[in-house]
Amino acid sequence: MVSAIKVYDPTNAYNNAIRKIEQNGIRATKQRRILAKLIFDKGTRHISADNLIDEVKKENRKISMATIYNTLKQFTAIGILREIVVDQNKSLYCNNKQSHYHLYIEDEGKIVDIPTQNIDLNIPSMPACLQLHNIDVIVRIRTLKDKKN
Amino acid sequence: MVSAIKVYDPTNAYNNAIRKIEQNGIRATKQRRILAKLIFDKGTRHISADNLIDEVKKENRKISMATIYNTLKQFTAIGILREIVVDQNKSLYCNNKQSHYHLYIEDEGKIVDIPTQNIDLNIPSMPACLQLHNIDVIVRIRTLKDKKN
DNA sequence: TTACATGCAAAGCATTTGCAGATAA
DNA sequence: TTATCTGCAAATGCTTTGCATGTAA
Repeated sequence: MVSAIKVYDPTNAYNNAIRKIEQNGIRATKQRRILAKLIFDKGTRHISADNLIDEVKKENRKISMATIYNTLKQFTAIGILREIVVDQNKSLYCNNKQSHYHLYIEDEGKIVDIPTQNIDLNIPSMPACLQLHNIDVIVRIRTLKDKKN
Repeated sequence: MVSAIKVYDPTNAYNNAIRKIEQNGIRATKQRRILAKLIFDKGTRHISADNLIDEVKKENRKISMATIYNTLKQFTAIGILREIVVDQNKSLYCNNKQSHYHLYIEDEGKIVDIPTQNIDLNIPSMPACLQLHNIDVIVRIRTLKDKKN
């Protein structure tokens, strides 16, 4: 019952990220701090490796591609980012900690979060030997101009 | 109320595919017939470009990579295959015409179909300018041996 | 001091493309 | 005959790797 009044707090999001990084025995190096700032300091959004690279450049900083890819994977592994698989040819990450699904506008490549409570999903429970990791719901939309198939 | 007694009929699936190909003004060439046979003649399953290539080889036939990729895309465009996006680095296609969702066992790369009626999903209706294309539900599972994160 | 991180450039890999030759209708 | 397809090999684009150098604690 709390979720409705939760307000997004970017400062906190960044601090939480750094805390989580350290808790997981990963060093909060300069590069990781810069990336965490870019990722968590601008509200809820969806991030790809190459738009992160652009943003780093725009701030006149330099972080290598390899580090950016590594960092995105690490942040995902420690649970501060979530990978969303909507499209084969680009990895996308989501910084929204709240449980939610995705609306994907296919012909624009645009993604919008849908709060979980707007979709009513009932999945039967799992056998004991299996661990539910995640449920991805992607509602795929096309604008009407694009009418093939 | 019919779905429970519907029996999968591979012969029919192949014939339907060929009919659909011709209906869409695409020629049912030798290559496309071979591929349609492999794809639709073995029951419900999930197919990737490279396992199709292997299957073609195993039958001592030769179809080029380019043709296999093109064909998978065409079959998807005319609606006899459905693309499932579970993993960034491999395109997968599903030959199951019935409405269903997917269970993805992440550490094994295995996919299992879940009939729609086993999952209860309620999506709010779309504004008129948007066209719902598809709803992908992927239930991601890990077996317990794999316990990181 | 030393384990961990970073950067670079090269490698990897699935997929796509351009185009010449082949084929279905 | 002619539009459509196929095959080849090269190109593409994202992501990963190997390794030498740098850095946090």
